[in-house]
Amino acid sequence: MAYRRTEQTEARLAAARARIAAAALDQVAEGGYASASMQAVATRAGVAVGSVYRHFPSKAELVAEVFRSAAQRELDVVATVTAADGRSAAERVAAGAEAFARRALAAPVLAYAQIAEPVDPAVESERLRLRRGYRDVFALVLEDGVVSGELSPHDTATVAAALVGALGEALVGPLGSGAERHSDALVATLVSFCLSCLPTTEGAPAWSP
Amino acid sequence: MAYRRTEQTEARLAAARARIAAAALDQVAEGGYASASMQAVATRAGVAVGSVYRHFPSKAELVAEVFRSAAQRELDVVATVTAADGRSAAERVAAGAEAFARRALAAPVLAYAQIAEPVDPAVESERLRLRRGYRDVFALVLEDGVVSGELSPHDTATVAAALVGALGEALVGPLGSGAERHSDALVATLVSFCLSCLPTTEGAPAWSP
DNA sequence: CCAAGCTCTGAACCGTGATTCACTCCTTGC
DNA sequence: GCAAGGAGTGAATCACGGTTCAGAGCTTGG
Repeated sequence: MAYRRTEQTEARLAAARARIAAAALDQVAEGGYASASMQAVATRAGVAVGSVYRHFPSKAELVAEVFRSAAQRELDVVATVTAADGRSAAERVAAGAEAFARRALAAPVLAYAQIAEPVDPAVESERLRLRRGYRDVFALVLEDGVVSGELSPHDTATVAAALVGALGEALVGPLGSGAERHSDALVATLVSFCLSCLPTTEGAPAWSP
Repeated sequence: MAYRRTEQTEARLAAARARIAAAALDQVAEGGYASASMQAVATRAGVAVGSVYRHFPSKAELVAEVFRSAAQRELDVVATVTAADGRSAAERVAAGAEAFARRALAAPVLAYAQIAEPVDPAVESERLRLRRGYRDVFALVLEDGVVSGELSPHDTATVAAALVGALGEALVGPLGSGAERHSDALVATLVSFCLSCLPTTEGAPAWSP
């Protein structure tokens, strides 16, 4: 044998792969999935089209990975801010909704691409996973609320899905047209909307920004 | 001149056009937009591909019309059941939510195609119109509620959009997998969810199926 | 029945963008 | 330095489905 990858080569390859993935993410964040042709991604990464195929077996795999990593980052944030730590379920839901909305409004093109842009089936199935992920995060909070007696028993999965849908839909319009002007008011409306949806065992929950 | 369309020919042409549109709708209801190639639609309508182009200038126009007609039918139903007629805003919202959910669950493939399937931009823009339509229908009810004093003043457009998103999202899961088994319970959950979202000026609204 | 002009047909065409592959250039171990 | 193979290249190829169009077959008014 006269050739075997050294650690250095391995590192260079990994770096190239990462650069390609990063280029694809940048491309999506700038012009959505529609703009992310293999040619565009390759050029942006500074490699030839063929080289992209050295790291990803197909475009579907590449964009699925891009979607997944961007999605995971966001989901982690929401999961973190809603973590159980002694706060009420209402406070945790409010924190999650606010984080979700603020971050989406801060990166509107990417957020639109992730939430609503037409994509191929491989990415669409990742999107379903993502939505289930958000639903599960909120459902967990609702469950905790039911257990503690703060919330009355209910179909937490469906209510959580509805919360996710409400946030997504209410943001799609503003994200489409670059209207981040009134984002504070929008965020406040969404947070109080989510809170009002909660089946609290007593009067309306209190929350102030 | 030796040829001019008679009324009969006119009728035959109109019938052919309608048959093609119906075939396209059937195809979408059966296998979604992805399955609706010009070839498939033409075959189903019993004509040649070229003949489809005698009635529709492009596929985009054809599918846009299909989407629009199916969407309008549904929107009309919801608009009708939420019409102002002396009932409370809560009752009207409940009726709208119930109609929306029940009808979606009754035709799951079509509903999924209309609400969530990846589609080309021409149809996507129709979808945005549709969503705005639903939002407006619900917003109108909310406005009435505010005016009558039943609801406290709020951002009715955003809340209405959130309601629409909540209904859509909570249905996408069930629509994907053919789980219309527990549809009654699901509908009930959604209706009470929507009601709990309303910023009523006094205690929780009453509603029973 | 005929000429004029329409409608219908479906195989061929075309544009787009993913994918391949013969080739060149590099890395490795001796 | 050099042989053995890996990595990088990008123009050519391929797949796909929408769109076209030349010819066959109808309809119409006279």
